[in-house]
Amino acid sequence: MSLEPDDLLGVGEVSRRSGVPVSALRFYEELGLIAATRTPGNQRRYRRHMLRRISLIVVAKRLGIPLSDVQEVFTSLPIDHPPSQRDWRRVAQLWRAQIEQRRTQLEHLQRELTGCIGCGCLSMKACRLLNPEDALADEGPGPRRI
Amino acid sequence: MSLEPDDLLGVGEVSRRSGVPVSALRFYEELGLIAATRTPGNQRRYRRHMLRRISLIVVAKRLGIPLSDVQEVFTSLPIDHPPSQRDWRRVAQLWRAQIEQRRTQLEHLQRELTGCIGCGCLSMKACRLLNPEDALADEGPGPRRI
DNA sequence: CTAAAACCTCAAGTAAGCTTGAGGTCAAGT
DNA sequence: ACTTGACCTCAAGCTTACTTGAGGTTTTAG
Repeated sequence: MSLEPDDLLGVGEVSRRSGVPVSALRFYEELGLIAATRTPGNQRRYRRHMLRRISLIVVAKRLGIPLSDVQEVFTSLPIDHPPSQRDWRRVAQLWRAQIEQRRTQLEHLQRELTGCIGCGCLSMKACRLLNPEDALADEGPGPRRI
Repeated sequence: MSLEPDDLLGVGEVSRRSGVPVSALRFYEELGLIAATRTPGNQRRYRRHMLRRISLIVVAKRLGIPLSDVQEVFTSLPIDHPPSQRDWRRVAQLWRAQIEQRRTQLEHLQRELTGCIGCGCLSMKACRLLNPEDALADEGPGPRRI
C-alpha cells in the first residue's frame, strides 16, 4: 500500500479508520464539517488530523447532538490543524452540560409518568403529563382547563 | 354551538381540546392511531374517548417515543372504547422502562465524556467514547485498533 | 337562502441525515 | 498498456412526522 505517501489519506482509508461511510464523509464535507485537499485528478486527500474532527462528529452522534450544533462548535475549531486539548475540553464540557439537561428532563418526565400510573386521568385537564409547566397559564394552543 | 349533539366532536373541536393540529389528527388517522365516524357529508366525528388516545400520543411524543412504538402498543388497546386503567398502567410502565433505559444510556455517555475531558485522545484506538462496548471485539465496520 | 367558517381529498413540500444509482474518471498492479 | 478497484459528481430516494396548498364540499348562523 504505497497509496498515501505523506500523511494524506484517501476517502476509503478514512472511512475504514473512522467507521463512517464514504457517502457520509462527502455529506459532512458539503456541510463544511470536514475538508480535504484534492489530487490533480480531483480525488480527496485528508490530512491525518481530520480523523479527530470526524471523531468529534461520531461522538456527537452518539450523544444525540444534531449536526447543526456540531457545526456551531466547529466554527471555533480551526480546520487546518488538529483540535487542541483545550478545544476538546471546551467542547466536551459544553456537550456534557447539554446531556445533563436532557437527562434531567427525562427524569422529570419519568417521575410524572410514575406518579400518573395510578391516576389514569389523561383527561386533558389538570394532568401534569399533558400540561407541561406553563400550559394552564397561557392562551396559546394546547390542552387547558374548560 | 349546537354542533356536537351526542358525544361526537368535530375535528376542529378535537384539535382545540387536544392542542394537536387538524393536519396531525388526519395524519394519525392515516396511521391507524385514531379513528372517527363520518357524517353523511363525509366529515369526521370523534367520540369523546378518542381524546384519551390522542393524549397517549401526546405523552409519547413528550417522552420521545416514536409513533411506530405507539402504534404497537395501540394494537392492544381497543379502538372502540376508552382505554381502561389497566391499559394505561401497562402502557405507562412500558414507557417508563424505555425512558429508564435511555436515561441510563445517557448517564454512561456522560460519565465517559467526563472521564474523557482530560485525555483528549479521540484517536480511534482505545477511546471508550469512540468504541462503544464491543467495538474492539467484532470485525464489522467501525473504529478499531490497528 | 346565502355567506362564511369549517371541513374534505390528494399531492407536494419540509427538515435531518444520509444512501443509492447512473454514468464517468483515476490510480495501481502486472 | 490494460484491467480493476477506488473515486468522482450530480440527482433522486428514504425515513419520520408532519405542514401547506389547491380546489372543492358541508355546515351553520343570520
